[in-house]
Amino acid sequence: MAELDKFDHRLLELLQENSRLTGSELADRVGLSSAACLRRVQRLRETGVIERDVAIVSPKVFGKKMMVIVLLTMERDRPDRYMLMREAFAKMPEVVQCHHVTGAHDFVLRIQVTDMEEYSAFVDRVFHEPYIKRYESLAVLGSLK
Amino acid sequence: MAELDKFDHRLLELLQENSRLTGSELADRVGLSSAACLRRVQRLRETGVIERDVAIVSPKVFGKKMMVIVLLTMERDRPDRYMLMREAFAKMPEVVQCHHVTGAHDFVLRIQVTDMEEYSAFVDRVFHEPYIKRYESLAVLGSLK
DNA sequence: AAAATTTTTGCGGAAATCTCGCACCGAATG
DNA sequence: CATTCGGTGCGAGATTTCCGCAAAAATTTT
Repeated sequence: MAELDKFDHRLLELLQENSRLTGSELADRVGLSSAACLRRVQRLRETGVIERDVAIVSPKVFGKKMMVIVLLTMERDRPDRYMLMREAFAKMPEVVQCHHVTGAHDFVLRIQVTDMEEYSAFVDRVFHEPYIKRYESLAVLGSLK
Repeated sequence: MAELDKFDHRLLELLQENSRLTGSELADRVGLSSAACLRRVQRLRETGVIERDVAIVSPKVFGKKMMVIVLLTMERDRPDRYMLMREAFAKMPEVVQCHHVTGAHDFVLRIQVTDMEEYSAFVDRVFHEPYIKRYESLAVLGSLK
């Protein structure tokens, strides 16, 4: 894809905040016509700069009131497990985010559950495996962004 | 807000994946008319079940190729700093996520930067404060979701 | 620096999508 | 059993997006 100019950057900035802005709303904010804005946004989507658009559902209303961050350390002799783990995590609805990282730990997971009981069950089911050496749970008190 | 039935749940599930589905696309998938789907979605938005809609911009294309997770530990004698920290983090464009957590650490940050140099500058600027006791940087090799 | 080429713009109409009133259906209530 | 209440599908009207066109702007060539 060609270079992104200041208009594109402004559009991305706006759409990252609210992807439901209409063509004319974008036009007001970036100083182009509605059609030009929509054309550019369409292009940003086609070229993959905008990967997708998602609705953010309130975890509270949805019933998932509890968030936990888990630092996971695996046995060093099982590097083959990494890919399998990632795929497994991808399928678990409790796992909302999963990062493979360098350093003392191997994975950082963000888990969303309704309560401690559900979390406890999740831990028993997922983390009590021989190739998992250690896990550290950090309960989230509050979040930004 | 009243209870969410299976149709609402299905709609939320779909829109969390792709919020640009049209009324009739939703209709096909949930088995209601287009109008009924849109009415329900509108209600989910008004009542705050759907908090907002956002475009997900590819960090790569956008130029932010590097992601780091930081575990931050503060001096125990400065609890008043927590709110100030959160507000400060909220304003930093590099900080894409910030969680206040229990346990050995106090904050978990997700940082997005173009390269190591920018990250290094960020660390110098932000983490070298007297009330910050320790920070641990985990470079992200790959992510899911 | 002028000409030629390419890209992007704004306009305007067509197409798609969303919104809303209306009549109707089914469950809950008295 | 009638009534109310919440929700449905339909369809007209409003809004939004899409797309072709000619002109303007930017880029490249000569």
